[in-house]
Amino acid sequence: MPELPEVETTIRYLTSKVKGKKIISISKSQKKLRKNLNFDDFESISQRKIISVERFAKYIVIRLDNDNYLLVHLGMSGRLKFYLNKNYKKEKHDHVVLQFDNFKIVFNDPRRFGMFFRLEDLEKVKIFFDNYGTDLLSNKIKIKDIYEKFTSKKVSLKQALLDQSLLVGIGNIYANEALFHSKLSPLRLTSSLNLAELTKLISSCKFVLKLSLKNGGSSINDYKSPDGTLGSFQRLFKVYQKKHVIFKKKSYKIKKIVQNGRSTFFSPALQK
DNA sequence: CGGTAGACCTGACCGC
DNA sequence: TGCGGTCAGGTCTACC
Repeated sequence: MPELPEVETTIRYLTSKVKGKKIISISKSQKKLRKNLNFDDFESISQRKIISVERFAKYIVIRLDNDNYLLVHLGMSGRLKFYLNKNYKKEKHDHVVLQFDNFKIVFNDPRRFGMFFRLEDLEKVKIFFDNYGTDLLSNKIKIKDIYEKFTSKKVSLKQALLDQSLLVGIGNIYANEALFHSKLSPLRLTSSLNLAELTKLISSCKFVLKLSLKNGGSSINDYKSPDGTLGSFQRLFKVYQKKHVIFKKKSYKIKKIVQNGRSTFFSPALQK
């Protein structure tokens, strides 16, 4: 589910609800997540105020007033949901509940690929994100550095876009959409790109991410922002799960292949 | 070291 | 109605 636009959408909403608010108590389910809070974490979290909610890679990073951090990753099916106390009734797959004064933030995740854990200071956070690449929504993208990283690898462009140590924020849907927008083939090798092509690819990534953000992310099956609002970017998909694409008033066939276990959709005629 | 299958899970959907 | 197969937005690991 959630790629960068969905994570950003969640964060923007969350910030408006929890910034400056105090966590009264925490509870968690017994079910195993990729990473889950320990009971020892509870005392470092409860009675703490939330200073900020920010994004690092596809993680939601919540800073507390004792410089502890809560890291949340939505995995494939995770959501953070907002409930006024009186509206909450426990649902299947609710795994973590943060209790505030008159509302709750609930981490719900059917497939449990998500993560919810604590890091005890900023240093730990920095170390955790040490290996991540350039954030595509950052204003300080250095094309030359990325070009070096790309050309020193010999993997398909599709795989490279999913590799968060190269570029941060693209997932399977947006990889397909960005490659189509750039008219580059997902099968091309990173080592074959020239600087102009990489520049085009990155600007296409930024374009699809920003467009999606503007539309509140994509709602496929189950993604919703914490208040239940649906995103609408899925209506703008050009190739993902499509059979044909219209380009300059002509229709082109979309081919579906599998690369590294993930579905790739592209137009062999238009993407070279 | 680099690269690639497989693992981790539940649920929705499709064909029989 | 039920059952089996396939597929899904993302990382990790184990192994060559």
